Amino acid sequence: MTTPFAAPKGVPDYFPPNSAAFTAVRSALLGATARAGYGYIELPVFEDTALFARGVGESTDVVSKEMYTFTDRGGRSITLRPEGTAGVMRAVIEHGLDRGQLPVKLAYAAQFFRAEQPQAGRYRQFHQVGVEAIGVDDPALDAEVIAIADEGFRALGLTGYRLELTSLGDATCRPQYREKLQAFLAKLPLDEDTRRRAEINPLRVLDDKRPEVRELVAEAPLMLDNLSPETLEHYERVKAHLGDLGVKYVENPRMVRGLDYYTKTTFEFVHDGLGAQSGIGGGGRYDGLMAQLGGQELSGVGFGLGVDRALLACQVEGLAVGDATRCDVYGVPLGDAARSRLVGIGAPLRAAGVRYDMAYGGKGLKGAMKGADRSGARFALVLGERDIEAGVAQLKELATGEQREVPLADVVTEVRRALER
RNA sequence: GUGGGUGUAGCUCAGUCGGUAGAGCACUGGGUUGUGAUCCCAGGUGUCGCGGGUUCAAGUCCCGUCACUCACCCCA
Repeated sequence: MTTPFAAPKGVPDYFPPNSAAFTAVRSALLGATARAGYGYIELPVFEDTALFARGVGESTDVVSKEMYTFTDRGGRSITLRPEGTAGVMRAVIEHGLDRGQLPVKLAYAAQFFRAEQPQAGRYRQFHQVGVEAIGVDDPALDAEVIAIADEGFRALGLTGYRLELTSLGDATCRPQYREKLQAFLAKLPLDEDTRRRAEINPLRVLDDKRPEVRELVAEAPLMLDNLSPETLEHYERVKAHLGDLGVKYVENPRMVRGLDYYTKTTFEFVHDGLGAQSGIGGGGRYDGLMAQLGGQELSGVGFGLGVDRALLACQVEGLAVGDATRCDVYGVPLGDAARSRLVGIGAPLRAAGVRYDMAYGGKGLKGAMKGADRSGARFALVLGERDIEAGVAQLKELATGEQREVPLADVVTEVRRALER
């Protein structure tokens, strides 16, 4: 039971057969981005610590206490990426990707790291599929981004989630609202912790889970009621475009974001079957981020979708995702001559696109047939001395038990024909 | 950082009043010398997380410790 090594705390291992579902979820989410014209970007797992401090926000919990940060041999402070957007912005600025036609549309599937206390659906290494659309402040683009995420989840067959939507205002109306909210909160009989939170990020107080606090803030002013005319117009158009796209949503004016860079449109996909960690994806607009990181004054909008949590959601909903079978045809040799023939046949079969595996290790016939069964293969290809002399092989369909002889010379063609039926 | 729960076979878990190791699945072999899954038979399944204590005797009770897990804080 006790093994010499165990995985570091809070990191998931995905292995067969369930890893097939993991990769299927990731592919489904990434596939939705590719169908909307997003190009794939692969970035380093670690970056200069200052990039995240500046991009994500010094005052956020992510930066202040939840990053994996270390000093490399050159004395530089390095951090394992806690989220995707800052790194993408860095690459866009560094390589001048924003000098061509806008928007720049980029997608990624990557792993991220946060040194949080793990719990159900919250890992220290987690996987996200994300997009960033940079350089055009068009409400239609916000709507497209949201619709892509929704398509990804729907492609998996998920139904038990909802889309929550709000607007966080912009650089002009948010500071005004923030003051207004803080003035309101200052008059309430709040405990010390909550008062401190009200100073750092007053929006969080609105999302407090405690009933007594909820009651106190029930009448608090909301950002949605204090948007500037321009921001309100932007938000209304996003909602209209979501209608055009047939995406359903509910407004949640008390939504909380942990990252400082969000502006205007903000959204979250919430699944109710996952326990306390109910968010399966989220994102929004971040109009000041590029400039903050030393780039042009360009707007941006994007999302991050949790692959781990989407997988959990699929399991909760009982969805069969991905194909866990390892091969289509499984070779069962009887004797060394047959073994050589079946080894050799692997090359042309695989070249023809057939997934082929066989019994290795000198197993008996019974063991080899069992291997065929466990592999999930549709056919077993049985070959013995008698068959070789006759110039044939036995092709057995495992589900039905039906077996027929095929000419050894035409095995590839015969197998492909059989698989097409 | 704080609180609860759980640690027994590879996996999922039983284990009564403290009395000397259990089930299912999986795995291996056989029933079938050239046929899997189904069925029958046989078989390893083991530091009962680790350390200490109480006791004639501890998986069981007590203390400590570690790990996992759920939740709080916070959050994709």
